[in-house]
Amino acid sequence: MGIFVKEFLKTKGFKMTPQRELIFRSFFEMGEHVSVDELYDKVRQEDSSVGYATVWRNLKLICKVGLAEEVNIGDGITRYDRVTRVPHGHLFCTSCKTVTEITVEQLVGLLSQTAKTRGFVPESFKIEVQGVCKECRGAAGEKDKSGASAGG
Amino acid sequence: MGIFVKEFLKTKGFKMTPQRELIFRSFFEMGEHVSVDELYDKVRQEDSSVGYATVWRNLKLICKVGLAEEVNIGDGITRYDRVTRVPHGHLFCTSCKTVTEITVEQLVGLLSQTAKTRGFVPESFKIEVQGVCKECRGAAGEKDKSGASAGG
DNA sequence: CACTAAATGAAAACGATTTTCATTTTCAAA
DNA sequence: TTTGAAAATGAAAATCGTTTTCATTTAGTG
Ligand SMILES: [Mn+2]
Ligand SMILES: [Mn+2]
Ligand SMILES: [Zn+2]
Ligand SMILES: [Zn+2]
Repeated sequence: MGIFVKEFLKTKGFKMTPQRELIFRSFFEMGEHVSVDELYDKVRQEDSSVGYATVWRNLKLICKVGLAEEVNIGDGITRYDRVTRVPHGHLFCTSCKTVTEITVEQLVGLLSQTAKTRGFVPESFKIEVQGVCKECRGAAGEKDKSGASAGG
Repeated sequence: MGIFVKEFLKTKGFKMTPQRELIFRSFFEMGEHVSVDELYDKVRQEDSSVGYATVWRNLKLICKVGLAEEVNIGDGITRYDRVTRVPHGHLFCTSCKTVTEITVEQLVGLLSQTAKTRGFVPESFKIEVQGVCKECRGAAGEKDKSGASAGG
């Protein structure tokens, strides 16, 4: 992905720097839902002279060129998620804070319909479910088998 | 809604105060997607002695007791949306910042299926579409009929 | 090499949110 | 009605993720 990103950015009018290359590479190595701080830490493992602002600015750049999107899981920290070929949604476990990705192709189709009906041109979708994951349900079940306040 | 809220809160162990009543009433009079500042302004029109922290704390309380949810439209300001009987989604116009509500009952059904397949128990849903609304499309068309960079 | 625009790093600024704390108020029990 | 503990309030300050500033360095072009 090295040379590709460089050429890609050049066509968009951005310069390539060692810091930028490191930051881009680190970001895509980290997988999903990366925060600035996490990326900063990772980057500094390879080059401890890179500044926080630079990491932040390049994360914004990654979004600007369409390679990532901001994700908010409700903890006040913006995370950055690589843009996947097909859109995906998220299951947020409110207990263990785990984020699971789900496919949403059918959903997006329906949403696009709804949007178009209103003359609205969709650009991106955010489909998220808050709830309790399998593991946490099991754990909670140990001490809350009564099932009292389970219903919505 | 006056006495109802009072009794409702009492059962939850909260006390009623004039400020609280005013804040709750104002919130539900304001409709959708209310920010702290907007609610603060509205409240102060009736009682200019109410503090910002009180408005903020009560907005959180409204959420805690399940009458509202936080909504983030991407401008860095948390907004609060009354919880509707049936879940609804949003169309966010990135141009004029307008938020339009859409019904998502079918979507939620599908999402619940997906979640259950993974042993995930859904509690709430966030379904949002970013894009350009009908009005803004028309306006943009006036000065950008070339259609150059329209595609994604 | 020389030049210009872009990028960087450290620090400060920003601003929405949250907490602190002294004081006031609610509400249930006496 | 009086009383006291717990909760709520208001002003101010603290917090903290985000963003900007600015002096300096660097990339890319010719
Ligand atoms: Mn994701
Ligand atoms: Mn809404
Ligand atoms: Zn979990
Ligand atoms: Zn619009």
